[in-house]
Amino acid sequence: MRVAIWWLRRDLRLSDNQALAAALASAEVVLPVFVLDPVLLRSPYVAPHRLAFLYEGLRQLDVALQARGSYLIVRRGVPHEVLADLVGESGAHVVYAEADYSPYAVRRDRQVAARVPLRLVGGLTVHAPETVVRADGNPYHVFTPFSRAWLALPAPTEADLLPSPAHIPTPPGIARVTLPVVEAFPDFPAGEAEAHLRLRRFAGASAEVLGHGVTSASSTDEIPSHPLIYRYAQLRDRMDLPGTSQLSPYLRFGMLSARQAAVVARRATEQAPDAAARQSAIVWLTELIWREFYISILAHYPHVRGQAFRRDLEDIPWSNDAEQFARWCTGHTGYPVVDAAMRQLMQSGWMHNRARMIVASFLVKDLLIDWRWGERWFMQQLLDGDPAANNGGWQWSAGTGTDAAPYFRIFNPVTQAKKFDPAGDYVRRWVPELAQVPPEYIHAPWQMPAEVQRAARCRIGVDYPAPCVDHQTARQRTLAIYAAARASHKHNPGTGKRKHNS
DNA sequence: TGAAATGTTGGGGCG
DNA sequence: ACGCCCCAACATTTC
Repeated sequence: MRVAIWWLRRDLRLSDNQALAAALASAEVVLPVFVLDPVLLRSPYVAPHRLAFLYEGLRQLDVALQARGSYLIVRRGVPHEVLADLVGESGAHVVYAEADYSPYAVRRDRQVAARVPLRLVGGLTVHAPETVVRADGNPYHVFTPFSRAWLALPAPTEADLLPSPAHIPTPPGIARVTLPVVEAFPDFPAGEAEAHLRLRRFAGASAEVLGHGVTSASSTDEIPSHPLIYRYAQLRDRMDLPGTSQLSPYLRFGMLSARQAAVVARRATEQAPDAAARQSAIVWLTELIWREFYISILAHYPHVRGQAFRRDLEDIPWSNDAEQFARWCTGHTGYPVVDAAMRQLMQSGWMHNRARMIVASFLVKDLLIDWRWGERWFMQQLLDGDPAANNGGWQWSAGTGTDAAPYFRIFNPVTQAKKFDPAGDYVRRWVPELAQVPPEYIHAPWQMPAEVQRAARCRIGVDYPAPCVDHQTARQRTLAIYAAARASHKHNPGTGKRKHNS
């Protein structure tokens, strides 16, 4: 009897899972295995809340597997040792896993492949990073041409989506450990069923291609007739409205495949009632392409995880003020929109993307703190924390990355807040001290006259902090420092660190 | 997937 | 009627 191991990493789903399908096709018996890797559990980038989300996802997967004659074998240890043991115990002839391109994943899989017959298959992305390259084989550094090349590749269709297997034969009695019980955030219940439900809510009828096998709560009243995906272009930047799909944690752990999301997005463009709706669906699809762009960047340039992609901006003299950093982390900067966003992150494990850009610009350009500090804090807090997307976003904000924002693009936290949280509802939701501040002062409460502060029960410097930095002054300081770093590199380019380390 | 500084235009108030 | 100023609104340039 032929035995295959299905090694799960960040593909916690049964539907559209190419590794699972390959394992089932190659053997009579399949062992679904998840390895609790001490390297990842002890990493400085680990997030307790993301682990809780992962554990809950694994428990849900175990339940789904048991309904199919199988179960999840969780083991703790170094992956190549654990998998070698399991191959020995079970006589498996092959291990299938979904390819992952982060630097650690590549090293780990190389070690595993040296010990067991490991086969990596696609699924993390719609198009594998090595297939979205220029004619000469070199990777893209700029999003727009990457996106064009991505869209020019054959688009997956409904017919490509693999169904959830009805039965997975697994021999009973294989030793496994139980997962730690950690309290998870209520806003993001883990699991494939929840991911599908969210996609249905967001994309409406276009999500029917997912099939109904996975979703337990298939109540049709949750399926809107004019779904958000058709208003996404107008609403996605609004921090005070639920204008996004909130699917990022699910994509992060593969509770939804990128291909499932892309097929739904494309169907939405086809089924859109008008040009504006169609454009909205394209904008959402473009977000999926951004995800694959950053996965591709990290795959081709693994050094970006530690260094600026642009060597001329590697040697910024950061202030790195620990007290300012602590204010930023906990949401006590005195800038309401920044504080609301940082508290949303700590309290829910998620942050609106517009807010991510605002707080990143604030940390780097206003507080002049190394973008790597922000990158690490985000990884420690975000349920969707992913090395590629997070690094890409931070280097974009810092102006140091591929196709990054120009260094002189500095967000004004008050202007951004007025545009994308016009009534201040987002701020009031996450910063209760400001609950009674009148709308005209909500984004710049330090401008409140004393009597208004008293009436709003919000004395600046007592109930809510005064701004920890003056934006105009900070902006001038950063413009000068970035310009000087660039000029210094121009005259003395040897001091910069290497650009590529392939 | 900015914002601020600077430039231009045109309407209205006013002497 | 005319020039002058102010300034909002918009456009362009610069960081």
